[in-house]
Amino acid sequence: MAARTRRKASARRGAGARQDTRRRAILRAAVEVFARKGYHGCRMSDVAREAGVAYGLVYHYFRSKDALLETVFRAGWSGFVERLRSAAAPDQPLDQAVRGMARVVFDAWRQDPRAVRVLILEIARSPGGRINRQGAFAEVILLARELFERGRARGELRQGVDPLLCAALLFGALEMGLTSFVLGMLDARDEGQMDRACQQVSDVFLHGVLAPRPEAR
Amino acid sequence: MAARTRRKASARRGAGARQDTRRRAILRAAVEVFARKGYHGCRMSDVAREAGVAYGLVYHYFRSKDALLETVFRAGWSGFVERLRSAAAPDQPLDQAVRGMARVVFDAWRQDPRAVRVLILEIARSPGGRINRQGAFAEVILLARELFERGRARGELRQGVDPLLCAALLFGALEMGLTSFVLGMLDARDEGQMDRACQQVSDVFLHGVLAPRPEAR
Amino acid sequence: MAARTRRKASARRGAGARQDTRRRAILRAAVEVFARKGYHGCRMSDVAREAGVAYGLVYHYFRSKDALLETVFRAGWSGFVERLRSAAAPDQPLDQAVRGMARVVFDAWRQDPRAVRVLILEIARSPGGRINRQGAFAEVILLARELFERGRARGELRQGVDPLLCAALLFGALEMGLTSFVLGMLDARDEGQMDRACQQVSDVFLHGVLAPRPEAR
Amino acid sequence: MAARTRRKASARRGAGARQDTRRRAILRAAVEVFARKGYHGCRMSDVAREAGVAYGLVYHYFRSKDALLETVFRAGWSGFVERLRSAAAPDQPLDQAVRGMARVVFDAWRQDPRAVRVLILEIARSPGGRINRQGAFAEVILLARELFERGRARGELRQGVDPLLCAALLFGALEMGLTSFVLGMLDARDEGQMDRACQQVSDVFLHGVLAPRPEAR
DNA sequence: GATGAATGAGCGTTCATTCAT
DNA sequence: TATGAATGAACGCTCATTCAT
Repeated sequence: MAARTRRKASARRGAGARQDTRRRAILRAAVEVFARKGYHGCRMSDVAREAGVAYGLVYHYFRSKDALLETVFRAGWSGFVERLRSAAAPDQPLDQAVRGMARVVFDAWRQDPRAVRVLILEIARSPGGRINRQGAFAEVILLARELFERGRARGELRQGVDPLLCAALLFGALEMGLTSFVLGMLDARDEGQMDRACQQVSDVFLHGVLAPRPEAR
Repeated sequence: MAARTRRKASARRGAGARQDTRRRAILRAAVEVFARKGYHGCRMSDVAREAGVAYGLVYHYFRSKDALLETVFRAGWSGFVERLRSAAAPDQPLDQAVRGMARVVFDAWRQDPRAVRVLILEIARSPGGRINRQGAFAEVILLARELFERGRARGELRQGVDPLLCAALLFGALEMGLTSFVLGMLDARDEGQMDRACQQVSDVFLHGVLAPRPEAR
Repeated sequence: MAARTRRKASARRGAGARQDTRRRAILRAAVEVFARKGYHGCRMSDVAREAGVAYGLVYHYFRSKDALLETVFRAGWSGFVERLRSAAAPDQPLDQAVRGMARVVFDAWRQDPRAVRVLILEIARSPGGRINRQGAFAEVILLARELFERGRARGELRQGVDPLLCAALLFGALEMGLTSFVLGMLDARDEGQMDRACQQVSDVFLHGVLAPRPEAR
Repeated sequence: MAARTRRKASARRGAGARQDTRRRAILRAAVEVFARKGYHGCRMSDVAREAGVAYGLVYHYFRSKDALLETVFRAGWSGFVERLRSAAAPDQPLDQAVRGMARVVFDAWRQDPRAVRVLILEIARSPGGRINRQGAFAEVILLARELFERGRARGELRQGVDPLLCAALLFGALEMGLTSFVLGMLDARDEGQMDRACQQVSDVFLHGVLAPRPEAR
């Protein structure tokens, strides 16, 4: 009976593993298709075909198209937020933290441009506001706000700068920096260009665009 | 016959005026419902009802839903670009120009938040290029790039800062600043908050977030 | 302008008439198809094809499949109830009223067997109890109960017979009498057989099946 | 080897018994869910869950959903018919037989209202002949017809009453009597009410509803 | 021009049935 | 035997677009 139990359990584990594979395949396919055609432009049948599974199976793993999208979102976003959070660790100087966050954002793009595309361009726009866009954005922006508040407490922040707005602007800058790549205005295949872009976004954000005025020295 | 001609002409003019009224009503309605429910979330019948015209009439004035959206876009965008262009007039110092552009962006919101909402949330981020997003963005960003190149030539720009990226970042910052209002993180009914936000976006962009280091003085 | 108004109105009336025609055609088709294949067995496309209209038009006139069925039901049932009510007019002797009701039921079948089929076999079984089966049945049965209560007050009813149960039994007998035709056990094409059936149902209900016992005379 | 054989046999018997248990569980579950949600309203998965077995197992025991329904039907109906047949034993006077049949019908309800509900609402009235309704009904009605023909031969039946129609009416009355309970017009929890209903159905059917006319005495 | 009825392709979802383990 | 993942046909409903008046 022990053997039988073990066999069963192993079979179960095997089945579970395959299940997980399928599920993951569907998720990957969803990211792919959403990225390519957008939420409204893609059909569940596209996802199924892309994943190489039968139509109905998608519904075995996800209740609905919305649920699928939301899962894609959560899976991608939570990892992203985690990495941002560790980049913004409290014990660092402000500029280090900002540069770290920029690197996280640009690395995410480097690793999986499609996923970022979905996160940035698509998901925030799911129908009916099903996905807590505000919540998701807010999570990240509030994370950054704390960073800037700590910086202000340490005197690292320029006088009169609002931490919340700062946080919004940082991500605005980062997002539009990426968008430039998304839109093809900058060439993503050029690794050097990406690195420079990443660094410049941080630089400009940190030091501003104006040249130091001579009389200010 | 002269009288008849005159009458006809006047009738024509009257009809033309009425036509224009109808057309405008439909456009206004489209902005309204796009803003409220999004492009995919609204139906042509919604537009018609909102405009107070018959269902089929929308198709007299606009070939298709896409064409309607594109017209909304163009109508809104071109005026916006025009105002940006004059804000970025070549004979101004860089910082004045940047502040001017920020004011244009925030004023647009103040005047017609709905229209901006559509531009930002529906069109700017909409995928698949239903609209020539790239072209539209590019127009604005290249406009700003020229600004920053002139600034660089005059030594107003910090060393090593890429004008194109600069332009992207400026609009990223502006857009996310507005998005904060769109998402309700900042309170748009508070005029003071809007003014401060507008100013701070410019400030941060121009001077960076870091406090001047003591030894730099 | 009067002319124009008249023309317009007439056009409107014409359109309205055609609309009504279409609507009626769809209703007729629905009765037909429901009768032939049952609620679950029929598809909206069947109704559309039967009515000779486009698929989508059905939804122009009826919100949903359920709504269509309910309309079929109400249209048929209300007329039926009306005729029953006048057959059960209060000023008649009980036996006349019962015979009248039986005739109404059998006539309904004779006029439109399909509709009766739908009412009897299908509608009571619509999904989710969307249709107020209880209410519909109850309406008719309570109508009959009043009849029997009046009969009891006049001494026309046998001692100890409950009016409500009586009413139920009358319609049970009528319904199953018809069901025999529906099922083909009796031949509906034979008018004489129908007439005899109608009469016998009344007779049996009124006088019972037992032969009068000699000593009772 | 004898031992082994015995063990095997016992195992077989055990398995067989278990099989039967499973099968029965599924049938019970089917009655339950059919009664609760109707044939179309329930899914095979509902049956499986209700029975506490795996999804696929239902298909080991029953070829299809229809086959399952039919089995439910046959299992319930054949016992019912058997009891009716013995109630209608040829050597009884007509009225005794009728009262016996009524008791069988009402007792069936008392014992298992759910099963009767399925028989009455799902199967008896279900369209399109998923089940051989005609055959099933016919079996019972012809059974009763024989009863009434014997009664006629013995002079127990009123003159001119058709035995077949009589049979139909008896069951119509019984069915609608029950339906009144099914629909809640009569209170099934009141045992006395049920007994009275059972008796009255027989009475009315046998003696009719009219009070004996004075001059007929 | 103006109206709104008519069209029909398209898609999300369900669920009976099959199959690999 | 038992399990539940996998399959895919089917269907209700939507809505952009067309058309007759």
